[in-house]
Amino acid sequence: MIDLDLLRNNPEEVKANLALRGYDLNISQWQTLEENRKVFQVKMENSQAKQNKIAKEIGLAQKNKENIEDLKSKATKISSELKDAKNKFQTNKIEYEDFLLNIPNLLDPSVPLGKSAEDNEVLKEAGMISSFDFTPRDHQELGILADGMDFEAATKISKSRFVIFKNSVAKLSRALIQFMLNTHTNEHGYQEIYVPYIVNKDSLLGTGQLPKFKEDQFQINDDENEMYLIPTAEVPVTNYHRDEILNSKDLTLSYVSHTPCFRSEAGSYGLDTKGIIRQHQFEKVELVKITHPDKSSHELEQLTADAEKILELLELPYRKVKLCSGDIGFGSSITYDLEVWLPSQKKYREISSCSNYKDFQTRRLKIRTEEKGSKVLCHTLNGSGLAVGRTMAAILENFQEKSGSVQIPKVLRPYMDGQEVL
RNA sequence: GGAGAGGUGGCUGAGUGGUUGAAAGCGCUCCCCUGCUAAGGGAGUAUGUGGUAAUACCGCAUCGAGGGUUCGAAUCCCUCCCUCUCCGCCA
Repeated sequence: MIDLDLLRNNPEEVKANLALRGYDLNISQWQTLEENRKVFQVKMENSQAKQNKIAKEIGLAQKNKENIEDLKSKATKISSELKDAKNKFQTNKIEYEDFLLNIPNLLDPSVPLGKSAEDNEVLKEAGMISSFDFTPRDHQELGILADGMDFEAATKISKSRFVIFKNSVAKLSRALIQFMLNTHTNEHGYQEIYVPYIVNKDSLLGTGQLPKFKEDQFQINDDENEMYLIPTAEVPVTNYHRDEILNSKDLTLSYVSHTPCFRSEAGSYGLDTKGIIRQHQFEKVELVKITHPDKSSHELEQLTADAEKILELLELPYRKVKLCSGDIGFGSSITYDLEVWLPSQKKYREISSCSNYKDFQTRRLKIRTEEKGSKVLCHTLNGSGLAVGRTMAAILENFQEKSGSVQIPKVLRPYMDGQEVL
């Protein structure tokens, strides 16, 4: 959530910043909501104060054996006034909060201007794009050829956009997860963490998936609680420290977590219908950092480099782009995407999105740290390190041979019991 | 899932309708005393939020969460969550 003081004192500045990402902040609507809030809140609190006072008077009078009937009838009137004031305040508050919760994060000044993914700034291209003396197959074909993927059976037992991995492909998925976790814990200093895959509403509200992206979530059928399957490990991991004041000595906290991710992806039908690029369920190794505001810019560079390292070790060709103002996510202030080369599409495709949320999430989550006796909001960052399904697709496509077999990257072979070819 | 007991400030722990935002103790901070140490004396010590330029002052909220009863709820009623003990079931 956005800084309320800034919105109150400097709405024009906020509006200008949000306009860059195509969000039109309605200042007059905001000001009306804010004025109403103030009026209703003051009214309600004054009313409450009156009631508290007279309730005490009644208590005293009763103790002194005085007649309390007059006071009581007065109190009844105040009580109903208060009820009325509370209702008005509550009604306004729902609208007020809804307005605030749907405002995206402010952009970092370094974010390039642009309308769509085409305007993203390419910062780096790394690795050799392999040239084939045959027409390269896509990963779906390769997976099926290796008797490693079954799309039809997955659709039978579930529905479309699910997949079954078998044999060496299933093993490769497991090897990738293991390799990524080991690299981040052993080489990059992350703490491994295993978390729930089903979370409550507050958690999704905290990281920003709710209320705006409810359609993208899988909600669990639970009468008592509003529960959801996680769309990313970012949700449970970041929420781990919700409502905490962290010791500055312990910052930066760096977590790595492997989880499946569940996305309903409403509205994306027609996109990537073939293959495993866009599934309702996929594996991901996620990096999450919680840090002091002064350190978050540096930590974003670090986190991105840690994710890049995986691509380098796997020898996959990729590029690093900085998302432009029109393409960046709702809660992010600055995002680097890592995109891997997919020969079948002759395109770079997103495989990791590394973002600095700054205090956007921690304001909702109430994650703070002490600084010279006062409390400051921490900054949160996250990025995939990496999306396992897409990594696998990239491996299949980039390291395929004319026969349809696939060379397994050297760093993975120890995790594949020495297997070299798929 | 069944039965029972509980959820109060940084911690321990009192408090079953009315100056209780909350006794007492511990811890912590400051001051005094003391040659040093130990001990002792005194004062202070939750968070959020609103009115505000304000870390001044005042108000409001918060005793697991949400409703309800009442002029008034930590205290009574309902629902839910969580913890502990026993039983059942399981991985």
